[in-house]
Amino acid sequence: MRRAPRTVAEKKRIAEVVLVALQQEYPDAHCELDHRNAFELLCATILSAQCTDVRVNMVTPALFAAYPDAAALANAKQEDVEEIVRTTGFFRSKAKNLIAMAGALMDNHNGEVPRTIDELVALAGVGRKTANVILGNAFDINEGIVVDTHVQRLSRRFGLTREADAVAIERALMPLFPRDKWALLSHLLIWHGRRVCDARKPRCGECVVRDICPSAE
DNA sequence: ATCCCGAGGG
DNA sequence: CCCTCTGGAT
Repeated sequence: MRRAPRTVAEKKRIAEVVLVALQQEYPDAHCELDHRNAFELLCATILSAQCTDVRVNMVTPALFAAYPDAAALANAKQEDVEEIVRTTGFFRSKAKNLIAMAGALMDNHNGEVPRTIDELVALAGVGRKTANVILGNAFDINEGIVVDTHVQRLSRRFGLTREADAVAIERALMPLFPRDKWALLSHLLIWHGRRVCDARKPRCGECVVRDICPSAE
């Protein structure tokens, strides 16, 4: 096992190698939540909490067919939404949040999805992680870095941070990567986390950055 | 810190 | 069985 990076320069070196290698490995890395617009991405991302994107994609076609926009979703019956999103887990909270979120879009944003962190985070079921997903993927605004379970795990394994808190990890990552790569970075780490750097049993033998990884075996 | 909650893998 | 999956609200 290699020693963990200590200085900022060492961390930047690892960050650069990771970015280059993973871009090479996953040239098609992108958001895997199916959506056609910001509203759909917002709904899908709310549903993605503690749930695989594959499963979210199984329920969103029915959700978007029944409720194509904020106006429709705002007037939905919670029971009906619960039935559609049930298999994503936390279905009562998610259904309630989706309807409340749509109501807020109608009341405060003319039915549109807002484009600032503060306005997004004020919506039901939307935290900083979800807000960053919307800004980065629907609006191409690199205001922050999406720190989900994969980004958190890989950042720590690479030795880029020892923090456990998502916001602290986001602050640690920002100076290590070019701002215009922030959205891409999250997708690369998520793709690599799903395919190789698994939470339980990472497949270091198949990892393209094992040479610079302090956690490689 | 705890709750919300379902599904799939090992 | 236990852990994990693009978390958020209390």
